[in-house]
Amino acid sequence: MKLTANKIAGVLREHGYKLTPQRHAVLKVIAASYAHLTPEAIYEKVHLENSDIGLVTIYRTLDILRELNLVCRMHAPDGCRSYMMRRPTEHHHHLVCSSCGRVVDFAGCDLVDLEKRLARETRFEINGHLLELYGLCPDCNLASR
Amino acid sequence: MKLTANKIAGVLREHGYKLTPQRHAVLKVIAASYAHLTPEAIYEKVHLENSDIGLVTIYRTLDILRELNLVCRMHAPDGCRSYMMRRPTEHHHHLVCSSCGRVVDFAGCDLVDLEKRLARETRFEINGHLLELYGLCPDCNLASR
DNA sequence: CAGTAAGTGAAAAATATTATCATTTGTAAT
DNA sequence: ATTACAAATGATAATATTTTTCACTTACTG
Repeated sequence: MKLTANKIAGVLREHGYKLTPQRHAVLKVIAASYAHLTPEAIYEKVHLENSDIGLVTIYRTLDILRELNLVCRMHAPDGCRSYMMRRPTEHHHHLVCSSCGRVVDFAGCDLVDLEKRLARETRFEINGHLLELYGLCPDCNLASR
Repeated sequence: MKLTANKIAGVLREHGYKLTPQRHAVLKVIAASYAHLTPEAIYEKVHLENSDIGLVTIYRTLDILRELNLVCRMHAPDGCRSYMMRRPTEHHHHLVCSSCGRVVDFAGCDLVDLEKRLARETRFEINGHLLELYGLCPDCNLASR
């Protein structure tokens, strides 16, 4: 898949956000990676090309991108501070490599039966879920032998 | 279910941890609640009865309790800073009320088929998952009409 | 009941995130 | 092109959260 940063830049405009070089740089970095990145990590990568950008701008940009559903936040058992491109816009989940951080998206979590069962048993009105799978990607798996 | 704080205190001892009044107080508060509580919230509740306990001790105690698998951390879409009693010791998940924070545990997430499918498609070696369901508990649901 | 390793509180440090504000800049209307 | 202006930025400070340090205290063993 090609970099979609430019296409996404259009979405920013549609929603009344200006397209600044800083935002472009952040988008480029996130779009170029298939792993999850912390704000700090994004900051460092952005700095390699564009050294006069502040960490604060990274945070601000991430807020907007999240609002526009352009990025996802990654949930790990011990924290949830990293972000990645939201490649499929629809409902989906992540399969994350615990070693290198690579993320594969997938749809079809199929929790409908489970949710029905629990709604019946608990009388809760269920309206959302969080699901992340963890494992080792083929590369890291090989490397660890 | 009765307070299990005393029984659990024994587990601390078994693992070489001393049973201090502070730890007892923290355990009592967590065991008494069926919602998820942040360290700060636990601190405040503990203070009502035992005002000379520091926030640091709450953090230290939570670390130990987590190490011993006595508490679970709650993952919410926008943060994961709260803890609750681990009622079933086995693998389980949470159904959380977004309004009052009440938590119901459940087992039988049955993601085996999904994991098999993904393992085949991605060649990942899958070894864990994070699943939390959100909704409204019967009480909050009624109250919101 | 004494010795000791473990635990504690207070304060400081480290980390992470958000707010403030003077200055700059992207964009749309001239 | 130029201009006007709201929006965005960087620097700094403020806030929030968690961890570290250390002198003192205490639960537990024998």
